[in-house]
Amino acid sequence: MKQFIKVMKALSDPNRVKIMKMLQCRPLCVCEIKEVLEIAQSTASKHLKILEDAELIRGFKDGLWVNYSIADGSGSPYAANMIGNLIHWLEDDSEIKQIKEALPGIDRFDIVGKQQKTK
Amino acid sequence: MKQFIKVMKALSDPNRVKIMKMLQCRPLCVCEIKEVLEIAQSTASKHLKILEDAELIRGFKDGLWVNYSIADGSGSPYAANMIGNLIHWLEDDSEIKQIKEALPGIDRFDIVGKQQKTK
DNA sequence: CATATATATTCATTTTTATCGATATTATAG
DNA sequence: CTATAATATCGATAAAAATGAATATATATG
Repeated sequence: MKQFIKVMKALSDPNRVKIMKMLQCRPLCVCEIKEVLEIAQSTASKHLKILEDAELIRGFKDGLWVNYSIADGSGSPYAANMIGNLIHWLEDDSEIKQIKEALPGIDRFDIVGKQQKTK
Repeated sequence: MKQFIKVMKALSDPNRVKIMKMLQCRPLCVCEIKEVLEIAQSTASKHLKILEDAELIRGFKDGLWVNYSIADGSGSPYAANMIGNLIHWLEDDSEIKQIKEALPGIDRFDIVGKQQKTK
């Protein structure tokens, strides 16, 4: 039950669903996600943790960056099912379309430095 | 997006998932559900409303009673999918098994009167 | 080793959610 | 019409979740 609830809770937040849909396109680091969703870095990091705990995504370290990508589904049958559904679900959603259009213009190397400068 | 989030949120609460699994067995009224889950009547009623708003269940009035049952799925593709999955999901869960064992012993006519007398 | 940077964690605040008791609503029965 | 009973709604409260700022951690580079 707990495992199932975790997956449902993880997908109960619009920003987390958006992250799932973004990661369908390509792996992304925290700063890219925070940039697209226009949320604080700590908030993005926490959302990613919740998705990872639910076995919906996985994070791989690459130096300073952590590349997050959709999980392979082996960790949870519920997660696996939802991952499969989310490939075709919400494709026509306006918010999702908007994000998917913004994504190609997002590059971690353009964001570099912005985080501290914002202050 | 909203419709999808509604379904996910509805299934993010253990008691609501239990209600879904109970209704797989047979239609139930509010008082039967409250009895099995050991929650207040108002709480049960609210859970049912949330599930109904997500198109996961439907309530049919029958005199004083309202018989709730699993929705046919025509109202929401997300709900339809989850309804289908929940038929086989969580069948081995201990809490669900316990509830399904208790269910045959639950009869609305045995509960009658109890509600006011509890005071 | 010191500095810079990407991410994670902590802390505080606000919002949302779950819950219950009390009341309102609706329908039945007398 | 009145009393009763099942469900829904309202109000209050406590717990959980979302958010951002500040800080800590970890890794790269000079």
